[in-house]
Amino acid sequence: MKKKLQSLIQETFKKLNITLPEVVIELPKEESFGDLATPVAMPLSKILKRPPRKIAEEIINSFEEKDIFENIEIAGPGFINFTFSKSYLYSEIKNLIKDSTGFLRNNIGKGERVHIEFVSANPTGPLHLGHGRGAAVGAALSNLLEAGGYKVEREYYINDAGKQVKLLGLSVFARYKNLLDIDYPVPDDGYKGDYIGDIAQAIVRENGKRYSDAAFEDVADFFTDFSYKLMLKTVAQDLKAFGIIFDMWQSERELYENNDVKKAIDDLKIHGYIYEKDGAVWFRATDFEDDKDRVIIKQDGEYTYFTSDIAYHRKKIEKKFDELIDIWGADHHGYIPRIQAVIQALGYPKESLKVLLVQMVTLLRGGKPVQMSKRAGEFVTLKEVLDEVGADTTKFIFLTRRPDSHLEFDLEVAKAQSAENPVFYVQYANARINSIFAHAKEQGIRIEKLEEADFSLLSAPEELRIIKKLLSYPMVFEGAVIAHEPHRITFYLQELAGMFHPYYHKYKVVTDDVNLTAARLALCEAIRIVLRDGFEILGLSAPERM
RNA sequence: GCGCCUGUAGCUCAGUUGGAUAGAGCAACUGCCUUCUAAGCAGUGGGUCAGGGGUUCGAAUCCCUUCAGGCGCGCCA
Repeated sequence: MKKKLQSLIQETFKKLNITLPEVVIELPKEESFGDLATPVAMPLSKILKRPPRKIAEEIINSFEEKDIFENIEIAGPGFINFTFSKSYLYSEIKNLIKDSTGFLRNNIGKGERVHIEFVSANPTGPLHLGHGRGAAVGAALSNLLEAGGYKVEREYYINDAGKQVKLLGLSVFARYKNLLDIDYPVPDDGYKGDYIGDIAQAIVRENGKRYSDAAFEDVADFFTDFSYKLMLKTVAQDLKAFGIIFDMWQSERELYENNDVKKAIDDLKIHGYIYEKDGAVWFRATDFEDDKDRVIIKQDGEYTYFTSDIAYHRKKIEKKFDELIDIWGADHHGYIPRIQAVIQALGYPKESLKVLLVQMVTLLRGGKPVQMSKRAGEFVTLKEVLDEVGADTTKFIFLTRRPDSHLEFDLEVAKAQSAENPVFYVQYANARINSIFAHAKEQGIRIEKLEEADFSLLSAPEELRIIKKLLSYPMVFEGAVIAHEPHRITFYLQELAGMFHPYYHKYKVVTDDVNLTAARLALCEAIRIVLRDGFEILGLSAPERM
């Protein structure tokens, strides 16, 4: 619909000898402004030094294919509003049903490869709701880009090296001793949640008292590895319960074992960005836009988290993806200049990596903040929220907001709303359509080859509104892909459901009139196709009945 | 102190990258189930787009500034 209009306008420009880099086409916010509109005459008025309405008139006058429009008019300061003819709308909706993927999906990515890293929580504790937000956004963005013709790789970066996992091992070790009634101090800065006890118990189950007399130094590797691996398993399970899948799990340890870290440091050294000071090795981040230089090898000879991250991003960038996206919690935003300095130090433009920040989630229960203390191990996990609220609702709440908006997640509201929750409203539209089809089938009505129905029977204003809404999906989709904003799909689905429900209430689809029934079933089929496409992108289930 | 994010209806949030008279859901109130599912429908009220300047044909959107909230500013990850 948009493409057609765009090319028509461009043809006209050619005839009038006008050049404009891009023809902007938009969906007017009010129906009286037509189906599509363009403001092109307004910027042109500056160039051509003529009033915009005059220019708009010239454009319209030299239009070739006027028969697909019912009306073209100039409005406001110089908008050109287009209203399509019904016959054009009918032929388009027919195409939608005949070849849904061809019609809905716009190949914007053209096979370009995109790498998206998200969640990447340390395997030192269960996922919380903030991770859940990153997961929902990352997965939906991945699906969206994939649907938009990109080749997407979803990756989880596992911080299985370094101090934190070791501290996890020590925390579990202390709890293990305690379980065997042996006095052992729990480290002050150690991990304290119930899950530490669970891991310790698993060790008791499998190994009994084998390590009861051991010193931590001697069994550190065993406790550390056992603990983080079990934790990682839990993380993966929780993500699975949330419906999130990854193509790759990149281990930090592997970067050390495969010498990627060493290679990365050497690389930076060659480029002259490494120096020694105070017994430590530094990366000269201030050569770029960071405000401090950063330590990569500490006085004690240990690497920092940043060091392996340099190696990780170097590895990613050398795989020559067309686009690299990291999704981080907003509390890590101070880390961006540092990592972009690395990208540039390695000789790539800093735009090679896009960091999408996902803002904090405040967890409430009945308007009151839920006290969370990671130190004391008191926090609500993603799993608990999923059990209480449900995966679809949780996802929907995340996906009806821009990632950079601070989010208040009230457990009571999310649950109490469950009867009138927006996600059910949208899913219910799909379930209703299914039951219409079931009913039609029972009545012995043919529900195949709906594209052969007589679409011109869909002449009620509500039907035309729905058809136009359906035909605008590719535009919304395209906008969402380009902007990397899955939430646009969420809002669109709510609007579409918001048209279907009143229609359902006012009109009967299955009637004695065979031809009308076929036409309306076809319309329902088109709605169902679009709803399901949206569900798939957002990662929501599409229940047959509710 | 410096940096990043946010501020839109009572509440939670959209606002198509600068377009036309600023929208939706929830909450509140009034009606609607003998019908293809009432997780639904019809109707009513609700705004200094945080404040102030600026940029232009045109600003919730861009720039400056003030205020408020959140988050960062480690040889932690």
